[in-house]
Amino acid sequence: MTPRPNLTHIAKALGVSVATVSNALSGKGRVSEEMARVIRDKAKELGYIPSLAGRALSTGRSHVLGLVLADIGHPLFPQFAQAIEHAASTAGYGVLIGDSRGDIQAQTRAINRLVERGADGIVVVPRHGTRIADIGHPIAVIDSPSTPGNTVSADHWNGGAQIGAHLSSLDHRSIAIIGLHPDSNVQNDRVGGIKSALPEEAHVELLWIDELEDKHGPGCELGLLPFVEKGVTAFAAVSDLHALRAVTELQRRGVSIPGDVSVTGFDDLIWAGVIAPTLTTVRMNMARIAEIAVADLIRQVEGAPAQSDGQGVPMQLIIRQSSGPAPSGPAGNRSGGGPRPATNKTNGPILENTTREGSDQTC
Amino acid sequence: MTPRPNLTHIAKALGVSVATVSNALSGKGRVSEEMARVIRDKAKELGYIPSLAGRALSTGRSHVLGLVLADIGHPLFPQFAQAIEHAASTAGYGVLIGDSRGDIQAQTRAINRLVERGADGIVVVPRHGTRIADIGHPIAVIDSPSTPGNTVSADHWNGGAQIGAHLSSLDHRSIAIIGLHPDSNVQNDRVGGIKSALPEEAHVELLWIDELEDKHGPGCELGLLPFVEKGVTAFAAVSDLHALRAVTELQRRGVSIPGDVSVTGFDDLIWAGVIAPTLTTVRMNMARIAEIAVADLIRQVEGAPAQSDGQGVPMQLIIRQSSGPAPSGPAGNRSGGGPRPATNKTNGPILENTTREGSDQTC
DNA sequence: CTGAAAGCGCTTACAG
DNA sequence: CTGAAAGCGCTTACAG
Repeated sequence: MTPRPNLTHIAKALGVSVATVSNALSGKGRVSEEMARVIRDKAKELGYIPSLAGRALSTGRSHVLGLVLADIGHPLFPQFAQAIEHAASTAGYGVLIGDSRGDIQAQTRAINRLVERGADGIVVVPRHGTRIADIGHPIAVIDSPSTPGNTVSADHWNGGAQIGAHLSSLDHRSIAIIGLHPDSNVQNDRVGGIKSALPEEAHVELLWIDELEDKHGPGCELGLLPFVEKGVTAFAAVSDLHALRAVTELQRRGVSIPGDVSVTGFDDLIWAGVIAPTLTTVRMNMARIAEIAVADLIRQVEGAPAQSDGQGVPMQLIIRQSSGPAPSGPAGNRSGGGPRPATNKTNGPILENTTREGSDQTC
Repeated sequence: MTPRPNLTHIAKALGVSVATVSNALSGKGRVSEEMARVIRDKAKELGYIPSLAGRALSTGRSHVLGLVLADIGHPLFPQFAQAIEHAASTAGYGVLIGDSRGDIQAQTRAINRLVERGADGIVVVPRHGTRIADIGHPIAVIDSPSTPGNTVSADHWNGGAQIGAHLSSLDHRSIAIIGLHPDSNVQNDRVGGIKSALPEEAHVELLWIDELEDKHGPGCELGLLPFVEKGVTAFAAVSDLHALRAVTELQRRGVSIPGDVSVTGFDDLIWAGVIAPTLTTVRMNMARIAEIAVADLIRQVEGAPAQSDGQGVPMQLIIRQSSGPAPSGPAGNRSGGGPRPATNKTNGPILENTTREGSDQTC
């Protein structure tokens, strides 16, 4: 097969210099318009594709960005990767991935590896509680606005507030919030946001899964039923993953969602729209966040200082069935405010529920 | 800051030629051992990091591989990305990601973009039913052994057979298999495998979600209850995502898992171990598949022809709670083989089930 | 065993 | 407006 055409081929074919070809193709405007068009045509005709390696070597820019996540296995990774890839590729950059497999030490190593590979800048989605050291290289951190010195983030607090407001508008007055661990700024923001939008008189409980698992072992039951008995009518998880755990555990115990209690999540992960009932959640504007991160990185690559102005990109509430209709009445009106009566549950015997009538599904 | 040291710096510092430094560092052995060690020490001392751009330009190899998935948003992407990244980075390669956002046309474009970016080879996980055109560039396809000419794949049929055997050993004799669409080799292999390991007399139904959704709209209920009534005791989904849909839909309808019916999935996606009950599933050996794909790619990069010998990497069955204990008896023994009696269900009234006793959870 | 030289494909002052 | 030349950092025949 014929070798990939390069600037020299074009130059020879046209009897001009490579410098002129280069200038014409890069559109720097030091070439007459007619010459430029002839060169462009020829380039197209030959199927010219610039060699990034050559360009990189002479400019010192690889036009590649690195994407490092604490854990590539995280279910949110696809959303990040897709958004960053799109933003980068729109800006003419490629995306190299790095994985630290959840290991904090490895996070820094992963970043360095990508830098050594020639990435012009790195987008980092750090592990909770991690500070990213200055590596003397353009970097954009996606985290929480509560993290000092970071570049971009969703407004997790406000996202939480949207959940809180939604739950509150549905007259929920006794809510359990489910988080993973308390040392995550993102999670704390979400929790804080939820609380902030709940009425003063609301009763709120906080559940950290990590603490439960430390005590009872990984994968243990969350023990949500007692909360229901104590009158909790809504579970607000700070991640769809935990919401899913709550939904299945509750359903399994015979609690109907949203009949008996509501469940909400965070992040609009893939299954949020697939499970029954579909999950009410709140979604980051990944596209926007990625754009800001990539733009900031490119700005830095071009010599400008890092900015921190992309903080607090609004999140979007997605209301689905799991947060369903309002409770039968505000907590204050309930008989004694005691445990929710078991008779509230709506799931009858299996065989009596065979028709799809009354189903709130799409079909 | 001081500029990144290069070969010339080392050479000057030692009063030798760059060629010697290069040879010493690349260990090609044309340098005396003592000289080599002196050079290596100096390189380390100066913190020398080879410029990939320079190397790429002179060798024509970027030491970067591209990873293209039909849809980066797919929940399996993290597993692929992690495995490929690890295999590639172990082999000294970086991984550039490409996304075709589910669009078939874009798949080819994504591949080409990565090639233009200088990727030495591409790993493709194609969309079902897609054939990857020869792009005159090293490529490794991860698909199903049923796909002609591909490079690596898990033995989906055998994975299915493991599920079938497991279900069969649990005395299930009436099984519904849930797939997405019939035009996927991977899914058909899985379905075929499941069937193959079921006893002759077993009753098997096949459910394609795409067909259901075409009829009833996206996100519609699968309508699993009628199957339960007809005596189906196990649902085998070809993906955990569909299994999850089945689990929640069944639970919501008051069907107990695994008390009343068993549910199994495929792929061991993140939530398989998190939901209640945890999901029995079968997992690809991603690490092995990635190794084979990457090794084959590197072999091709070095001039060898593509191989297709990595087909049928064994899958691993992961037994969890959802496939639970055996049915009360083989289908043939049931009263009339009619609908399963509603009294089989085990979820009592909420408030009677407050202790954790009898819980089959880890804690 | 070691070195001088050419070359990978591009960009960028610098002359003309 | 156009071109000759140098240089980015490396590798690789080819001499010595």
